Amino acid sequence: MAGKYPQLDPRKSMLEVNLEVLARWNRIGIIEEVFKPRNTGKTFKFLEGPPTANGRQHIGHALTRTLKDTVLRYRYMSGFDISRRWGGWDCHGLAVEIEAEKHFGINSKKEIEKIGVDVFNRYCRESVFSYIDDWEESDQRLGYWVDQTKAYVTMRNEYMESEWWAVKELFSRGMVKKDYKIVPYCPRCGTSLSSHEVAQGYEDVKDPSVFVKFAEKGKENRFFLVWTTTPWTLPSNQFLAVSDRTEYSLVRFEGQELYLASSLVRSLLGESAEIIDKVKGADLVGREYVQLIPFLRETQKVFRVVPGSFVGTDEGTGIVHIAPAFGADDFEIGKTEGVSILNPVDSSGKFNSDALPWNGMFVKDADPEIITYLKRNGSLFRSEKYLHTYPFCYRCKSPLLYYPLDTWYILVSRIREKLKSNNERITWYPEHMKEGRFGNFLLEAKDWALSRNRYWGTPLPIWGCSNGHFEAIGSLEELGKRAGKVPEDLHRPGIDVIKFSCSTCSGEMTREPYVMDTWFDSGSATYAAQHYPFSSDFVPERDLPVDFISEAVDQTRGWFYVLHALATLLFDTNSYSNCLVMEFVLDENGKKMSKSVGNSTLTLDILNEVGADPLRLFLFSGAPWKTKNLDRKLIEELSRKTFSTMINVYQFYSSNANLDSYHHSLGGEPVNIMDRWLNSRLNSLIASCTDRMNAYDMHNALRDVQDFIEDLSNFYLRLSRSRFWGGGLTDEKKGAYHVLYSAIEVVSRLLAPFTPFFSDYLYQAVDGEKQSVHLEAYPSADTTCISPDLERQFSIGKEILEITRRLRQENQVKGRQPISEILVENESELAVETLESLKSDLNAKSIRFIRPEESPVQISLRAIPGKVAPLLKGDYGRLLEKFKAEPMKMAEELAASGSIMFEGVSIPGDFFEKVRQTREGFASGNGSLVGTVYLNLEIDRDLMYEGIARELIRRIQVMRKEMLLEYDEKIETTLDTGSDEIMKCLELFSEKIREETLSSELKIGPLEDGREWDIDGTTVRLGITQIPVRH
RNA sequence: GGGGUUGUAGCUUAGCAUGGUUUGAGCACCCGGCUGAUAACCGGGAGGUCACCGGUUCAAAUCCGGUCAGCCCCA
Repeated sequence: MAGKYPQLDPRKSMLEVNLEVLARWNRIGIIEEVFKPRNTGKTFKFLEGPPTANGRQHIGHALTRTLKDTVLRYRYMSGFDISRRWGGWDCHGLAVEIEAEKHFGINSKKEIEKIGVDVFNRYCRESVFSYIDDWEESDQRLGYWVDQTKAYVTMRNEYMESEWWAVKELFSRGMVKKDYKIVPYCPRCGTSLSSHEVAQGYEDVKDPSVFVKFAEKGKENRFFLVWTTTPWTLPSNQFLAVSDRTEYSLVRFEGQELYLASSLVRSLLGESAEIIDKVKGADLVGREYVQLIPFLRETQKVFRVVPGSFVGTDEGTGIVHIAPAFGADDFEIGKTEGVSILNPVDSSGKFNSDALPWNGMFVKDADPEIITYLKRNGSLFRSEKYLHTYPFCYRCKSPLLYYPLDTWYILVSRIREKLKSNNERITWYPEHMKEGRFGNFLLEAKDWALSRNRYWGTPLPIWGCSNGHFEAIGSLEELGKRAGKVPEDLHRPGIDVIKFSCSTCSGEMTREPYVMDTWFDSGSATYAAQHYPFSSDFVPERDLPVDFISEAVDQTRGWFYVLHALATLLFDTNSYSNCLVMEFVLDENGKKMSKSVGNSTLTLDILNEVGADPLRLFLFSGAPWKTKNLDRKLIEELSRKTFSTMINVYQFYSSNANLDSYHHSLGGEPVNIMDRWLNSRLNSLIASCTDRMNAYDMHNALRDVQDFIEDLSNFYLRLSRSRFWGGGLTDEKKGAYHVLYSAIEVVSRLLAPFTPFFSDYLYQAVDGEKQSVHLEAYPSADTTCISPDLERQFSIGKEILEITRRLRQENQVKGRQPISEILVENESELAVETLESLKSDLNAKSIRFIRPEESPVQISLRAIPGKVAPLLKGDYGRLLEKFKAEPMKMAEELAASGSIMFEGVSIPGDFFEKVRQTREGFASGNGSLVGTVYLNLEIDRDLMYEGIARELIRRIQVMRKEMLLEYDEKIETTLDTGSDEIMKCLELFSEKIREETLSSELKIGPLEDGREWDIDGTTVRLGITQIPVRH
């Protein structure tokens, strides 16, 4: 027997299947095989977005990885050489440092320095890969095929050296500048945050909201009313700002005089406030006031009202308290007014001035005390809690302060236009990212704060001398030349001791004591991963932009942005040309997963629960850019519909092919119309999948395959089953086998990018040519096999079948009972062959297409209630009775006279509508593709006997099955009954019964044993015995 | 406050760029059937104001404007 197909155990779980296939992959080294470069002449350029392996992999990672993996598998099967199918690891940053702090049980920079930066960083280096085993196992089990042995690692010297090159490049172009600016600052971490980091930490909180009174100098009992949500900044107040165009009122309220914006008087003070005077903001400018909290030394030119364009009247009083140390707008005013800044707060967010009663307190903690102070000395006007969104450190949750710091910037705002025009060349999935979230962000791109006052990161390669000269170092070689030595590890603290003399003034240059924003690391992945420009492996002109990247939507202002910014800055090109943006996986209730809430799901856990392929299938249910709730029932359903159905299809194929000694190497041409249809349908599927996959429309490609599987199983196979039974291996049957084989084999290939384990399992079973389905080519459609007409015919045929089934059900005519005829009223007829193939399930002696006038209907009339009832009022009921009694007569009357006389009233013709009524003895139904289908329900005696015969056949088949007989084993059947009907049936159909049940004899006679059956109320006893077969 | 996005049955969704019979499916539920693929399968039922309001149009789930709600992003 040529190539016996194995039997698959349908009870085997997908988890088992996955593990089994994984073991095989490892045995045959298939993964390594796929990683080998190949010269196919076309390259697909990929870039992995680097995660950090200092925590375990969760289902969100699994989603990105599945998506990327599917794209890469598809491209590989499509003949691409995939460049840089490598992993990558993000190693630096605050996240890692915070874990390290936890490890050491510390909470401040002081403590880190006490432990020693070397000790601290050594721990960071180790901890970065503390969960690498979990990641490796998760990836393996998930089937994520990227080469981790070649992964880029951002903490390696080579990687950092490339970044140094980039910094120097930008520095020498004047794109990197140091500036004293107000920056979002985390007092706990002691470092500033970049705008994209701040963006991740907004939360709704209740803060104190205070209205305070600043006394105007030289005026008795007259105040400026001011509002703030940060009382702790009040000791640092230096100015008040007003909008010079806004109108302000001086009001008398509760025995005092207050200035505030006119538009806010009523909402803040109510009706009792008496307006004394109205002035423009500009008139207030220059007025002086008494320092509110007089502890800090008064500087000159302060405590005045100044104009501020940013002052609004949406909230507050229209008069804004200005503390230049703690706000960007405030800072600008301080600069414009040329005053030195009052900053009584140290870098850990605590007051550090002896002059203040709150010295040593964390500023936010001092808020209530300051409020109490204000209340006591009568400056507090009103105090309440105010709900607003406030930024917190996205890592440690401390409230951020806006704080003046020296910071190194990349002047990204200068290249906004370029960023925008390069964005035009990116294809985004979904499309709206381009003009929407990403595009909008580019329009207002801020300068990129590059420096961080931290420890574990790529050191900023800028040195400076006491004369304010700065130099950037762009390579280890350069550093060696300048300093005479290079540390073995570029990280702090080793690099901090490297000094050299200034090339301008010969003064000693020390390194600016910062590390770089981690986002610079990941944003450098394009070039730094291959040690550009020190190695020639990476060639920007050739290797940029990469074809495809994908991450979750949170990377819009993260990785997507920094990649884009750096490619534009450094190479004047794009980093990537296709970007697929995913949404998150939420928990079963649609809530965001988070570790702290405890509803997050680890990749490995869910893999152990359901297996990789079911999970992957689920991750492709619906568009990747829509959130999905983790739904185990859905996973199970998808899995069953896809995998179990295909297993069933395969089982059918294999068992029959084995019986017939058929192997697909024998080939076969589809002759039967059903086979030709399946072949057409299959090739249409390939064509649509190819288009969709190319357009990154993967979830719809998968859905197409799933629809095909449904069709294959529940239409093709259901109707074709009998053609595979018995009768030897005819040419037609060979054709059928071959088409069915192709369908299974092609499905295994179409599914391969999505569900790599199951596809290979199926591919092996069906005895594919290659060692693994993943070495196969993606199927290509043979358009000569596609016949839209044929597919349309079958769509209609399918509908006729469905309507027939429905009508049978409604009229209690069993599927097994043959009926005399089916009439189809349709615009066009179906080919005889098409109908022929449906006939066994239609189970009718004839099926005909008819014109409307041949339809078994009678036209009757129906009174339109809305019209007739108002006319006849109470007599309406009797009209209906008359209609029921003599419908034809009424119709004739209307046809003759155009109206109907009833009880002396003439009812016009248009008060009636024509109704087509199906004639007695028929049932009818309509479809969306096909017109009306009529079933002739009259069952004559012949039909009835044939129906009984089929009932008998079915019972015998059940018994065969219960005896576990092989499909081709012969039996001897005995039938015992007292029913004349059944005897009569046997007279007519015993031959047929014998044939269908492989009974060499059908005896009639009394039976002691056997089994008793009830056929529509008639009792029959049946016995079968096996006839031994000679092998 | 600004920007983006989503809203179709209890759940998962198709349809929406190019308006056109009654908004299609699957799951779950209920009822019935089938039985040589059977941990399948087939038919039916119930379940939708296509978030809401308005506009354009002969005609709107679809186009336009607004509102509401969720999510994300920004201040």
